[in-house]
Amino acid sequence: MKPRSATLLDVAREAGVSRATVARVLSAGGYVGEETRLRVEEAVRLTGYRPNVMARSLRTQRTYTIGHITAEFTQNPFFAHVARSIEREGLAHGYKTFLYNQDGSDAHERAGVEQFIERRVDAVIFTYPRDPQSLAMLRAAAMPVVQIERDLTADTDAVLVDNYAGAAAGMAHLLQLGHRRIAFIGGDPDLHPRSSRRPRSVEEERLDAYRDALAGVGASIDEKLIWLGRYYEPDNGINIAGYRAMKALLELPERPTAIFTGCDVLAAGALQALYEANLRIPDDMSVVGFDDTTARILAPRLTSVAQPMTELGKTALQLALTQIDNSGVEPQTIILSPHLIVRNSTAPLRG
Amino acid sequence: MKPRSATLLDVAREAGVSRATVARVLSAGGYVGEETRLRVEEAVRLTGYRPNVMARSLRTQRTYTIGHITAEFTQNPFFAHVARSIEREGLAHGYKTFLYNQDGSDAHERAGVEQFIERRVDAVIFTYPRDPQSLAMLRAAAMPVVQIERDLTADTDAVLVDNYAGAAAGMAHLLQLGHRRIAFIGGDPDLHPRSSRRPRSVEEERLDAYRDALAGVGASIDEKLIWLGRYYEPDNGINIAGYRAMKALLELPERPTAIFTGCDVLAAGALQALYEANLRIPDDMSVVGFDDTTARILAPRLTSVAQPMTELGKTALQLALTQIDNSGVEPQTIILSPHLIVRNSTAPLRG
DNA sequence: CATCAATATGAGATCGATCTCACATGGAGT
DNA sequence: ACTCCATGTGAGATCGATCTCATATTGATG
Repeated sequence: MKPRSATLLDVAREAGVSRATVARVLSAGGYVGEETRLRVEEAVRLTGYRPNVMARSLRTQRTYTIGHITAEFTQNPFFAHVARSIEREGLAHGYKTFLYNQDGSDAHERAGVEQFIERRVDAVIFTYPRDPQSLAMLRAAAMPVVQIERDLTADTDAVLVDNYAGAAAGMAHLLQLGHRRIAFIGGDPDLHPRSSRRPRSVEEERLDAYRDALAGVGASIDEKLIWLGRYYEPDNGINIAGYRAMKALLELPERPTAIFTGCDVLAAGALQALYEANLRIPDDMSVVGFDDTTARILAPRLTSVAQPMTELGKTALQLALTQIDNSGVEPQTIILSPHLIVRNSTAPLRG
Repeated sequence: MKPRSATLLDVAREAGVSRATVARVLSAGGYVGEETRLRVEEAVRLTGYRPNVMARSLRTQRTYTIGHITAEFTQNPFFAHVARSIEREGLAHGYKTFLYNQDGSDAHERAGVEQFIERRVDAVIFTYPRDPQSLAMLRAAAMPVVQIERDLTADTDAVLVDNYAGAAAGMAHLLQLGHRRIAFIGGDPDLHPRSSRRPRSVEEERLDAYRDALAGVGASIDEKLIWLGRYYEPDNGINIAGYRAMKALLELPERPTAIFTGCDVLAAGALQALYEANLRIPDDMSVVGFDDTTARILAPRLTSVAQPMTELGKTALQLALTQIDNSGVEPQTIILSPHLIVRNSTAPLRG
């Protein structure tokens, strides 16, 4: 049998005072005599008392808990890093995080929202929300919501990344190295939703930057160099899209000299195809990744557009806290900037 | 102001019955008239009632929550996969998981334990517990504990992996391919703790298998081919140990023909060094990884000893549930088997 | 028709911490 | 001496769901 752990009442009895007095000592509110305080503190030690967060939450209507609904963090380290950042920043403010994987399904996502409502989390953060209805449920329950890298509805806080600027920086780098025949391997533009405030999806923004960059230097755009597909294949769970796209690109009569990818995971697939074809990087081909997740462990280490993953999580949590402490403030949108990290996968155009 | 969400009382009033009756309908326990049941269900719909898990937990002394303390899941996908598996299996049984990173510190780990005690989780699962004192705190609080891949103290459930067998399988593969001059790149043997039931650390078990395998075919063991180091360098947060070890091995007068690594992350570093040296894999060198985490995204795709990551998490959760439902049962230790996955990084010895 | 069991419902205690309010004490100020 | 206020403490309500126990009604049974 589980020995019931000590409660406030046990401490009170031990110290010979009332529960109210013990509560005052522990929450440091109200007047307490010096001698009494010491007796209570001693009693806390003797009984091994630990507050029951359930009981406290019931009374105070605050759970000091944040719900985080994320996309599959085992498939893309991006999500793991953001989750970690939220957890870390939350702890620094006394909050624990409930992590929930939406598992690529609207229904799962809504199930997660139900969970969080029932557990009365103080706020919900979404990394890549899918279903506007999920957000509507939370609105109905008057719970603060923060969206990361999405803007499904305009009535919540959001932390976005300037994907256009990120892709532009990557492209500028390649162009400066002299490349003009640059391929684009990106994700499905329709995979990620658009909104009134953000008419272009994440993928489209990156592709826009690609086109604009080429146009900016007067280079022609060859549609055969643009490959858009799903990041993950459901059948084997890993990225094979980048591999397939690269294979196809290598069979073109006129190969590209550089590749810009919309994601490190795609870039990893491309590298595998390049390795099989016995091409050296960056000598025979320059490759730029996006996200800077697996970029550092690949061979060669990848030049990549780094997303501010830690910043994203941290900012999201801070927005959530602001909403919690200050219910009803105007929803904010914060846009963060990615930056290019140059490593060993890009080099000047030869010849 | 936050509109207080509907409570049992609201539903009761709406349906014109008592709270007890509503509770009976919702928990499907006890007698309820058919007509009353319908009225209550309608009232639940009308009021948008959602149970308050805090209140329920306070009364039932069950939170339907599992605490999971893990090592840094952003640094090694192994931890992310295990965490995901626990989350998934927990949800299937009505449990939510609190994930907590021990951040490589005993003090952090203990802080996590305190959190979990205060939040009254029903059980705590550790992926790589560090500090026996953490376990002692939980024992004092009479909370079920499951250790994954560790056996710090013998008085809790544990799910282990047969590392010796895994390493043996990897070595057998290389030996069968004709390799005899095989290097070993592994983690610090003292990094992971030993215990009375498990006198050899995880790293030592793998190294033991390496030595025994070579001895088994009458090959000599060259200590210059054995490199043990820390998996992660604190300064840059990524694995550089595998890279450095490989560099050194390549400078030996008599190079190895194959490399056995204790972790995919180490193998990734080794691949980077091999890439720089312009060696082809598996033609010039065979490489075997461990864990099967990043093995599939590297170039070439890595032959690796796969840990049963999903199985580990699932089994741990099930052990936890057994303890919860059946307090006081004898602690169990379950040992799972890894298995070798052959991909494109190993080939027969040339010449 | 009396009795008993099955069915149906409600009143009120309970889980543990917090918070309001009442009350008691003592010293300062007039 | 009397008021006033700062200080110190306790009684009891409260948060929302669950659970025990009491009570009421119905139908079956001998």
